[in-house]
Amino acid sequence: MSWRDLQCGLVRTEHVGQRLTLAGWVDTRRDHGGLVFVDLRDHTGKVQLVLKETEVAKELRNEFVVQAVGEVVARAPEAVNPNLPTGEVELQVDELRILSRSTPLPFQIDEENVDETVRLRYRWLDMRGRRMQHNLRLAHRAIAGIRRVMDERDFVDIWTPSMTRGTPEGARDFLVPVRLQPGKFFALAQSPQLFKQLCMIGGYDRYYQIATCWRDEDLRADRQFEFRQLDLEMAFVEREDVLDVMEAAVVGAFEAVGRTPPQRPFPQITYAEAMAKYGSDKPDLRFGMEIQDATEVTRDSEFGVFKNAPCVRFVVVPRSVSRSEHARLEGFAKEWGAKGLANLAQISKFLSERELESFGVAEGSTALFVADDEETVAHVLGLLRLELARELDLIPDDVDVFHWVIDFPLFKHDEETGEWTFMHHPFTAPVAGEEEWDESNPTGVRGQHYDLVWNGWELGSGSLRIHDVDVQQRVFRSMGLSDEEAQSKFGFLLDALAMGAPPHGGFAMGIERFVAQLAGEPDIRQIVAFPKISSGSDPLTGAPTPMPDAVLAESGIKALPQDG
RNA sequence: GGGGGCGUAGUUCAGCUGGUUAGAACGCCGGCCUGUCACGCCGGAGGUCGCGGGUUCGAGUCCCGUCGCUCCCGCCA
Repeated sequence: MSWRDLQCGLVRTEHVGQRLTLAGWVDTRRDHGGLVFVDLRDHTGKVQLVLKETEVAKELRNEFVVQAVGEVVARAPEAVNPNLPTGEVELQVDELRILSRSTPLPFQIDEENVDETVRLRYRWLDMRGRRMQHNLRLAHRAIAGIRRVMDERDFVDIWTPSMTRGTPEGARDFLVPVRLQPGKFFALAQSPQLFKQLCMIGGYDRYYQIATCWRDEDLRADRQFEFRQLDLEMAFVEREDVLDVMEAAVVGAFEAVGRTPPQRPFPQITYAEAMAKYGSDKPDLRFGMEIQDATEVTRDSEFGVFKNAPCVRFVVVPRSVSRSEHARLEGFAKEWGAKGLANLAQISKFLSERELESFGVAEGSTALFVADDEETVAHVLGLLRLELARELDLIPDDVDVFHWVIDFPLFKHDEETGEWTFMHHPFTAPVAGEEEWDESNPTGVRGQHYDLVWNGWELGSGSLRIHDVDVQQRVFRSMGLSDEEAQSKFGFLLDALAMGAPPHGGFAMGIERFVAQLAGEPDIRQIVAFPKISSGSDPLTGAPTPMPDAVLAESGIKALPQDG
């Protein structure tokens, strides 16, 4: 005996005359005294129940779970509800059972603009609504589409450990004490990076996983403590092979959710071009407003701010900018690290004809300049470009621009420590022909790294990896790791690389970011069933919580007293 | 670590230059109603105005502090 014969939203005129059992939640109740209408809801939709006035019908309240037995009847023409797919029929109920009751709700199902912390505190109610139903089911279909592509291409889903070795480099680890090894800690995997490389060396030439990853960093619209990535790795491949698979996965996901996929191949731009024109390594290419360089011309400027700056660039706003607007924008620029923001209209008296001509700023437009070191200029103008585009509504919301960013530098200089470190991770292979470099100053060495960007969201990164143990050791040395340190932290990788490592490369794409974009959601919490809020806690369970000293002691740890 | 925004019934919000008993809608409770579908009508309950302090004859409103939420910068190999 089943609880129901059919889901609520699927009842149609073809069922007229049938005696059916339906079950679901009471969405709304319209009590007319002798006659009671109930909209019965499940995730497929709503159907109207017609009840005679009975004890049990009078008892019904919103979100009660009920089972109704009755005959499906056609509605009179004037009683048809054209707004419902089930609007031509209704269930004439003769047996009604309350399966479960509900207290009054903190908010109504499908109520809009409810504070998100309240939604998350009562996530099970939020999940009943259309928005979360759509998003979680969309995520499922997208992932199913991706898995299908992986399967068709002979990728093998291999499980890698969540509990692994901590790395002081990179993001902060979540630590896991372990009773059997007091005083020692596992770390939750920030990514399966090394394990998937070991899979390559282990002879599985196509690995993938929808892998959960953990990083103890501040939460953002596009960042949670834990998230999933489409993690894949391939042996005996070139960059284009990896990009091809990733594009196929993206297209597969689009098709699986019934959307027109983006055109392949996705365009590629270099890191250098992205930074110069858009001031970002994940530029939003849905609009122009490219950053323009003035450094060559302003080197001999009479204007001291320009003359003395190693880099001068500007963006052109396609309209005039008032003094107060400019002051506000300059405030942003200073927050982002600029010393100031120059409006061409206000400084033109200090500039030569040659300078003014070379900028080529049209009448009625406004050029905004930043002069500083190249990194600061790019950073500030990149953020300013985005801010202006949002304010001026220059970003079309009906286009999808996917693109690759390629040719990243292999190393970057850490301003705080004064040391060189890797740009992405220390396993990225240098560009062919650039394997030789000064280990004390690896400026300009490019890595075979690539990022995938969708409408200004970084979806993920990949690279061809180092498969030569000597190159790997030189990279470690270049980032200031002694051979002894490298051996102690990554000895297992060096051992493996020394025992027959095929050339390999791969990629990792954030699933929640991808699906959030797919769903048109502004943040990934709308894609996650039970997310944390930005303070790093879970309003539903109240986690994290303190633990009794005895429990901590068993794990071999002791909590420090907290302020307040 | 830094900056911005927000905090008033269960929910979403209003509350003017400080001035009687802090309002509305939805929700909730009770009553009436046999064709509604955001049902309707009548009645009702429900508020430490986030918290603490200050200014004032008087604070939801002004000031200081604090907490919470949120967005951003740093951070996120």
